[in-house]
Amino acid sequence: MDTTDRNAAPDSPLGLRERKKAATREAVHRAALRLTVEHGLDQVTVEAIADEAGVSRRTFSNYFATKEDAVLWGEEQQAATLLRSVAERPAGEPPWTALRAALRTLEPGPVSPDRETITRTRLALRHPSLLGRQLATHAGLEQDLARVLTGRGVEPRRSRVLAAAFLASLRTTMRTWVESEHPAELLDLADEVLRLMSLPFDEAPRGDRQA
Amino acid sequence: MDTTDRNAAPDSPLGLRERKKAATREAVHRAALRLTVEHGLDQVTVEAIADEAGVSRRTFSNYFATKEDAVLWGEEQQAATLLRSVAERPAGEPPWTALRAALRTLEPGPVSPDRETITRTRLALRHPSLLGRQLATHAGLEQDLARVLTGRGVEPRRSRVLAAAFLASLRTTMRTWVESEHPAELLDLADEVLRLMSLPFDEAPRGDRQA
DNA sequence: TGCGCAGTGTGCAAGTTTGCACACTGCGCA
DNA sequence: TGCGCAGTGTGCAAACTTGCACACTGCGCA
Repeated sequence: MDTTDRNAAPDSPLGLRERKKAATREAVHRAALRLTVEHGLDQVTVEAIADEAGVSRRTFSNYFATKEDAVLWGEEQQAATLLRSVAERPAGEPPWTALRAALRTLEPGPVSPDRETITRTRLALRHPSLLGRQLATHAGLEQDLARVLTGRGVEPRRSRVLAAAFLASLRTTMRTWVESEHPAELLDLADEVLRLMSLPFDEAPRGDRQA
Repeated sequence: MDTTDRNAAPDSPLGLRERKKAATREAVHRAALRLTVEHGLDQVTVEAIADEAGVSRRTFSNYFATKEDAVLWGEEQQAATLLRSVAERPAGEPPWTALRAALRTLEPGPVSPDRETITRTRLALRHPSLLGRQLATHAGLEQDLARVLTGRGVEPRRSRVLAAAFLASLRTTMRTWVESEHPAELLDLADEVLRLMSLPFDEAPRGDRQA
């Protein structure tokens, strides 16, 4: 049906069926994001999103329960990807290093972490209903991250602290990014914030608290 | 799924389902044409066409019985469109005028009559199996055209002559076009050929034989 | 000649999308 | 207050696609 190429990379181990499902979900998500940015969440109907995505209203419901779900799907997607990436870091790697490294792997995901993440964040700041969900997702991710770190041998309480610090850094990064309209790479900015977070709080920024 | 827009024109009275079917058929046809041009008909497998079009091998078979069918579908499509256009010309219009006018309506069809028609024609000239089918389609069209003209009140034998002359003109046009690699508009060239066809054969090109 | 193999056509079950019907909600308005 | 109406969620049947199995053909090669 698609008139343009969606083949390109023959590297996918997934079957045609699964690739098309992913593409549909992705298309609906992008349509939701696009229309919400343009008209505001309340002015956008499920039907409009479905039309924009090229699917029926019924199919929209097959993928997402609500508009908010569709808009924020990338959020959960990124969370899941990040979680997986951390879990897949080499076993011996110190936790903070693993977290920073995992962040780098977000790039090639189905959702580009630059334009789209900032769009979602701005939408969340504008729409309370989105913000709540976004924070909830973040909170869930924090729990999961801590669990993963514990699974890697980190002491439980320390895992929670690290996960909290890491996500707090990301929120700080996003806040800075959104406010400054900075053209810098999001991931570079995040790296800098993470570095600052890892320094001793009461000393001049020279030592390294990590590991 | 498709990641690019295939909505654009909301003018379609067709439902989503039919539009997607048409898009799939179109995509398979284009894929077949593209690959055949690139590698030659014999080097192209049904599976490769299906992949290129983004559908399964089974789905290819749901739309076309053979590779040749897929490549030449535009041919039959154009024939059907032309036939419909002639039938829809105003009742009082003289037959030759109606034929010329109908030809003009081919443009907005799903198959652009320029780049794609010439491609098909060249392929047909290169592949005997395609040529046979193309000629068969043409022959069928000639019958149908004559029938339509008769339906418009033209005397049967005259209908057949007119249809034959018209299609002969089109073949001549295509031959000229293909050989000259002419940058002129295909339809303009066709018009000129049709004008020549309508002139008295044994006189200087001044009088007008039509109607 | 016979074997293996790529390509093809087709039946069938399972998965996906569509279209439609119906119920329900929230909101403006008489 | 009650009515109408747009938007939404969901069940269901029909339509479409996929994946797989199986049979068949044509071709190269031992």
